Amino acid sequence: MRRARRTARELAVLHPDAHCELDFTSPLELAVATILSAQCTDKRVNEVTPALFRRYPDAAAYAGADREELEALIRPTGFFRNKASSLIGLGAALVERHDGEVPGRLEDLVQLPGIGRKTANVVLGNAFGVPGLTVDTHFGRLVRRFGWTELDDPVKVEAVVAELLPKSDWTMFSHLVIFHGRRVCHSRKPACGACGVAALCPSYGLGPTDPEVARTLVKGPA
DNA sequence: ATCCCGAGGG
DNA sequence: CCCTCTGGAT
Repeated sequence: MRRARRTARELAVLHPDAHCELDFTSPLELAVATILSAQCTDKRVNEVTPALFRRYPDAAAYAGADREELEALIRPTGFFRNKASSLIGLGAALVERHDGEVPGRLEDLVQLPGIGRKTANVVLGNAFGVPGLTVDTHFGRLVRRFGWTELDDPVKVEAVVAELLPKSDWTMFSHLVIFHGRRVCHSRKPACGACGVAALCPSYGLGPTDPEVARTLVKGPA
């Protein structure tokens, strides 16, 4: 399907500034931020991580963290009990199995507490430069609207897209669809009238197609 | 399939 | 009120 590669190329033109929007300075910080980003906006994650990273500078710090103190620091991101357990378990597992460092292989990453396939691929792509598709809620929604698949299972969706796009595009494409999903192709009311890849999308017309209406949806009322 | 869970938009 | 936000573990 050539349409897939064309769509990826057009998205790159539309969103030249697309990138990982989580703030981090190390693989560990990225892993922690990504765990916190589950069912939460990256903006909110970035509001809690400065204090978090200061308080817990390495894996051992998370392993020995006081649960209540940790929960208080991450509470605004939601699911704070589960996430606190994941972070404490992550720190302990890193100290035990990986000398306190975050491993750079998918097989090792997905064995760590709180790190599933999506989070593992985020860490690989943005901290280790290893190509990976990060199939989250945005990724799945857009790829289905693009008509590339009707499957819902993230692992299957990943396999489909892996066949359609060259590996060298995987990490950037993930950023692009997530960015496009946030700015234009909203879950609820997609701004089809303001969408630069509408001509390549079989779902065009799903949302408002009037450019004026779409503009207010994207940028907010003037 | 279900639970975890805070915050903001409509 | 309902839905959604860069999911993962049971």
